[in-house]
Amino acid sequence: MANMTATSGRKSVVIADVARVAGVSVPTVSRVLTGAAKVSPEKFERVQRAIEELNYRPSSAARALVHGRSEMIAIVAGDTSRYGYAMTIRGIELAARASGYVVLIVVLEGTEEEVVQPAIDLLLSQPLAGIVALQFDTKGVNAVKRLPSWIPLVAVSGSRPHGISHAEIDELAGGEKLTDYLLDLGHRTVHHVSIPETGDENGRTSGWRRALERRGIEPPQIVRATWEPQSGVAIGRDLAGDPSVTAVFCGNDEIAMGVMKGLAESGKSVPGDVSVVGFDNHPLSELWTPALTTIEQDFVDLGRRAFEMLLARVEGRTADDSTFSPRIVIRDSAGPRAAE
Amino acid sequence: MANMTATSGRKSVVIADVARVAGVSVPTVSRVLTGAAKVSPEKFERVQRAIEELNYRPSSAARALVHGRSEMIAIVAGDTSRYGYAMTIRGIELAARASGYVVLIVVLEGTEEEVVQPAIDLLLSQPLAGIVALQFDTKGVNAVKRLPSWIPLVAVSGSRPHGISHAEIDELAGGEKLTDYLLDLGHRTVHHVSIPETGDENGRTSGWRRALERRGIEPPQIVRATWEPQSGVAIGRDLAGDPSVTAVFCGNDEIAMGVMKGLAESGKSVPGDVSVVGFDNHPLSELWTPALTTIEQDFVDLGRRAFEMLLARVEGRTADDSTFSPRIVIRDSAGPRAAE
DNA sequence: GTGAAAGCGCTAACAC
DNA sequence: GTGTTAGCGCTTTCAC
Repeated sequence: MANMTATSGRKSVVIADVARVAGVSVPTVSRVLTGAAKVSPEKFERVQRAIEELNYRPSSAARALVHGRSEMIAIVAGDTSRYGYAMTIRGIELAARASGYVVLIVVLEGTEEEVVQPAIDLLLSQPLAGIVALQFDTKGVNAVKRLPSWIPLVAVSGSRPHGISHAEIDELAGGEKLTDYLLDLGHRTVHHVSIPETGDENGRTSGWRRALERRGIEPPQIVRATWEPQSGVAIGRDLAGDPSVTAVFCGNDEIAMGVMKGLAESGKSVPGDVSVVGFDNHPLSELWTPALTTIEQDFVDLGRRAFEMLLARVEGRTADDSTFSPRIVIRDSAGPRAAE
Repeated sequence: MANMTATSGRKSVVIADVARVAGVSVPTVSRVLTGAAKVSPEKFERVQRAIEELNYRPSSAARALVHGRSEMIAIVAGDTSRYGYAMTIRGIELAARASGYVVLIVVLEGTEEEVVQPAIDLLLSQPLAGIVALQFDTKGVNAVKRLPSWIPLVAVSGSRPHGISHAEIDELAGGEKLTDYLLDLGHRTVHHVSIPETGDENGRTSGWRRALERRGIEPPQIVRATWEPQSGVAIGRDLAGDPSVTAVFCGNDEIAMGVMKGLAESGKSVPGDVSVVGFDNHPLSELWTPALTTIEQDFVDLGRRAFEMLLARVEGRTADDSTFSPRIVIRDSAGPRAAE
């Protein structure tokens, strides 16, 4: 009632309105907002009431202008529709909001200069505190290369170049576990259908290779799939024609489903004739027939950790790289090697 | 070289730096930036070169402060990991960036006041041009209710209350098409496993009901699933016990996969004993065995349209609600009614 | 066309 | 403790 314009919700209630209603100066309002300095209990109280009454919210743009940056981070990703990405984004957003940060999202549609540069320019015109880059694919890896070095950056997964902070799941351990599991089941070797490369060899593939080499088994030729589950189908058909193939470790669950489909189309039974395992514990992997044996990854937690690392860097604390172990989920798609 | 500090990438290159290097006043630089007024060709040229040389990017925070809002929109969603959500978000982001907008994302973890209100407060402290709310679920629907009316808002899918702009796919037509298809195959009725309710009956369910009623068939009791594909399994088992069930229309593909699993576990063959159809054309629906008959939705396009509508409202143009027709994708999970 | 001056909403520095 | 002053980086009058 002191200020009908403001109370009636017409946008722009500013700090001066609050000051007027509370009968104090603008900086005093600011002081209760930021807690930067002491304010007498009574004025504190009056300010709080005025804020409440006017439904005042400080302008983050004005704050950003003063501070040079704002409580805002950005996520740069090459895709958002795949399970792992989406869950990681969710983890980042949750953790960010809990710390009072908002999150911008940028999805890159390619790696070409003409698409990446404008996206980065737009991003850098924002008062960002930092960036989390999802390096699950080439687009993400590429984007990181174009980011200026002054901005706090944390990369998730992917390759680890020149001193960038990193959060990741121990994919190597996961790949190794899965391969060991298959070998222990009696398979003489394990074939590998890999996710697309991002530059370096991915951890899953390295784990597979290591498990094989530890037992003195020469790793068979890697078959490379695309991110499309479909690509696994043709690969499955090919694999069905090779009698030495009795166990296949796929780079992710979706590819595994494609491979199983291809195998089935070629008359092979899973796990009867050939065992197949995936990676990620996709929500549908449990429903597949046969239910998929795979590696469970906690993507939400991964995202959360990535944000915490970024926050640490923003605040000038040091942040250790964060790696954590995945868990094997044994279901029905892998079994003992068939008798000949 | 005119300004080593700036060219060496030390953050903050401001408009005054550009003005100095170009030998013009600050407003002149602003004029070439915004195109708000004419600038002589030579100065224009000098300014452009200075911008290039210094790698200058205008501060969106400062602009936001002047304009009262910025080229920033927010997406409010209840989930981001499901296929439809993720694709819609992608469509929104792509369209937004093409128009020079950045996008904030907020994922709501519930509908409780204590989680929604802080999220909305944080959001509204940003200089937003508008909001796109994903109303696929209760969380999204609920969030819309708490948004102030002065902010431009477009809702995607879901129920349509009091004059909010809406973009959606014609789910009713989709549900009807699918049900007709099943009925034409000879089934005497079609059972329906619905996605969780959001308040109003969803379009898919309404389409199913309409197709049945048009033929004078009393719609059987609706079975309600959760968003978890798992929930379909138990439902599938139940359905297997009811001999009147020969055709099932599921609210989405993931639930359909669960239902098929439950049916299979109970010894029913699909589509031999019972036909099952889904909705969404999830990427894995094609790989499923049997491949799923479903409705294809163009979520990316949906997101794009939602953004265009929002932009129209922001710019004061009128925006018609946008509804468009889905396409049926016939595969192998539905067939003629089995002979008795 | 172009520059000088004012001001967006806020916080920080400085008196009192 | 508290108010006054200045200033963040930009755009927008308003003279010239």
